[in-house]
Amino acid sequence: MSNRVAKELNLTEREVSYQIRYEGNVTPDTKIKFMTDGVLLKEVQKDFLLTKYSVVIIDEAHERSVYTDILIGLLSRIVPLRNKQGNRLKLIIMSATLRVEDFTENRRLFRIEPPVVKVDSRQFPVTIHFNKRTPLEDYLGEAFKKVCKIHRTLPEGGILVFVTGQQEVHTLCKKLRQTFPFEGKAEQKLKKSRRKKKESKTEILPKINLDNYSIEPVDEEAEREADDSDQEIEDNFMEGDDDVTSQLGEDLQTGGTTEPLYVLPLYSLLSKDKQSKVFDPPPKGCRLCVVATNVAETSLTIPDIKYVVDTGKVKTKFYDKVTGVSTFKITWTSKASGNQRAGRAGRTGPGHCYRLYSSAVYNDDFEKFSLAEIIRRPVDDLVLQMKYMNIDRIVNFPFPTPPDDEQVKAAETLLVSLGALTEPIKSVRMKDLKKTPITKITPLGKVMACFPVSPRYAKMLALGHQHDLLSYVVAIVAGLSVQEVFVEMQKPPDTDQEQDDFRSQIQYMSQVKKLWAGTGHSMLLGDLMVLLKAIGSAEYQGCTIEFCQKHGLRYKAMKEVRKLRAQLTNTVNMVIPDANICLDPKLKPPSDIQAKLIRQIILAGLADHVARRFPDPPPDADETLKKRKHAYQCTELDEPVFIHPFSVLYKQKPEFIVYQHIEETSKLYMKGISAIESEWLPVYAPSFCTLSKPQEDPPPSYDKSKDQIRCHMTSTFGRCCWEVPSVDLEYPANLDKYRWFARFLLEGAVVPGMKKYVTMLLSSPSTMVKSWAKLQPRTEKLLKELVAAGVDSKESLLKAWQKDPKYLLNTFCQWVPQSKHTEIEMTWPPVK
DNA sequence: GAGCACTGC
Repeated sequence: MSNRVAKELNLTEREVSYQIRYEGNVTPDTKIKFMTDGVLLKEVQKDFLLTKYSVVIIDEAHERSVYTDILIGLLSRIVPLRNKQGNRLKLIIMSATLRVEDFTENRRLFRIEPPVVKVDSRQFPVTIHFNKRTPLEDYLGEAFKKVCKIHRTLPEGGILVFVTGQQEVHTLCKKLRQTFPFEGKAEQKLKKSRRKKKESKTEILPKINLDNYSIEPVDEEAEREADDSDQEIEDNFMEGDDDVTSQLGEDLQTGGTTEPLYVLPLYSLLSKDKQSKVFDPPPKGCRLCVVATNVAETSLTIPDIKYVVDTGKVKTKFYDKVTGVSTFKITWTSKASGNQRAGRAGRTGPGHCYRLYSSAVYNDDFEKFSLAEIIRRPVDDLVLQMKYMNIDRIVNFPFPTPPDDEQVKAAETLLVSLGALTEPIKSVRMKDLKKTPITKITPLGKVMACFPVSPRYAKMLALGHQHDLLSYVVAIVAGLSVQEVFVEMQKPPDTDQEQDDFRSQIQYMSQVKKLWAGTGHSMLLGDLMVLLKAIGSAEYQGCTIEFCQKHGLRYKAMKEVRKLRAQLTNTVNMVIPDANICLDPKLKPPSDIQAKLIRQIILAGLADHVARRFPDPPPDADETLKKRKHAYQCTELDEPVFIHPFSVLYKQKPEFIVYQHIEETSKLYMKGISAIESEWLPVYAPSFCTLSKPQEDPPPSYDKSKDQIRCHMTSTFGRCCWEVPSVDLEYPANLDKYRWFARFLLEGAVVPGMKKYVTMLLSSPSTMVKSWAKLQPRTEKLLKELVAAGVDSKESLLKAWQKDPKYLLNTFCQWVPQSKHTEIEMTWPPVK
């Protein structure tokens, strides 16, 4: 875009520039900057009034992406602020006309209705054809029939078919290729045509089989005929013929054309080179037919499409607002998206769109628009970003479409548990009691907000600088943030050879994965270790296509991981002063100890994603117990969940694990598994633990290296109150902690200068922690003074002495005989 | 022993 505009304005790239996440060419001379919504959002965080700009244009606002929505909310406040300053900012929101009311009629957003400028689209007319009836189930079969019919009866022009997923894309491609074989016949024809060319040497080539096409546009009669033939086929199908394909194939081969069809798959996860085939002209004498998912609706535009076949279906990811469990469901699209799909037929000339559903279904069952993204996904990252901008009351923000309270609440709860937000402060004022309590960003939260990843991963990065682990954590987080690093789905095999190849590839992959996982702590890091090794070894080999293919890695994904690793490495170095890491293409695998520490960091980020294995049910168990075989219990869910079979820990089944997410397919499956130890829970997931009282045996102690009072405590974890064994922890902050500190101080464990008086103390230091200690004034006095100055560690004690060198002097004198008082006064404070 | 649409920091 920036290139093209620069050219048309006769300017250079220095003046018309662009900026996206990973790259840009902005210079000090830049006057017009093209950027993504996320980039502008980051700029608002740095300079709220966007003082660098005089005009902001938001394009594609109707797509309602989360960052665009938030930007519009922010800009609705920034524009008046700039006006007040006398430094005007113009805002132009560009949106497909249909949806403009979302912005213009929202009085919370724009107090005064903004003027609307309508611009007609430059589109060729597209004739819409609805099906008379809507197929109940087999929309794929219906799509197949429609493509056959178009190809058989209508003039030349590319066909674009919308289906919902890669499997469907491949299935339909295969069926179409079988029916209109391209190889063989097509090649013969091409040879023939070449021969003809040589023979006649005419300048005008006869178009292949032009006679087979009806040149007239389809009239209603033809349509009715076509529908009738549909009826016939469907009736036959209803009678119990399972294989509609073969029948259709016969029908078509005997009746109509066998003109080859050049069929291409298209979906986002497809490799770049396979995707870009759709942009090349099809071989001579062939009609192009692209079978695509939603990528072809907005992201990619295929040239020369004259016919669109729309199943009307989409596959969408859904989240459970409470549990966070995700599922994929196939539903009707929206009217807006249906029209967008139809529009794809009218880019180079008049076109036709065949909708495989009735107009009644379209009118009654289709929503006007697809739901805005912000109400369909967890918002924890957005809430953190907004709190970072000091927007504390999320509910008051002028969202074009506000996320619902449950989503926001879940996000705040998570962020509080991660330590990114303060515990909610309940207002004491009566009138505020009904309001939701405010949570504010913490210093940790501010660090986390700087990392462009999910808050859980940001927490891992914030902890990773300890023990030289940051390079590993960066690589793992980068890997986790990129979708589908491993090729786990295959297109259905076309031949026996392919089938065998797939099988051996899958076997080889699972061996490699096992090898990558290793043993010991490395193996217990589980799927994340496999990910780390995959990234490490791919980079070591220079991230070649060959290496990726051989090891079942998606090349595009690995490239993305590389870029994200670089970005995270930069950010980490900027945000964490002592980080100082570099992007090492030859990163060595972590040591056993490091792998253990990484597991602990992973737990700290996924404290709410812990699961525990159910005990194996006995042979005579009832149904509910039987369902728990190999199953896990997790904190948020009542139903049993399972380790996904792709996990390296699938067979291992460790007792305690953390998972990245749960997806519901045939079962509730956890993915991205690492094993943890239950003793770690109180340390790395403290907000989910309820601690017991400090145990008497073993007794509390003073840890010199940590300068902490330590004690043993048992605890329970989570909603289901799992018992966690006794572990050594810092003594909880309460009055008893001061008592124990006083005791260790008197025993000479804290400052060496007090050691020599231990034998002459008038009461035993242990009286400090006895319940009857109140009876003695000297214990009471010491305790009071420690509490008053907040002294419960050596560090705080030294500070208190810095302020007041006589601190505790009188009190301590009460513990030792009079004869020593002068000496003590002379050497106070007893630091050495 | 499974089965994932799409995009932005």
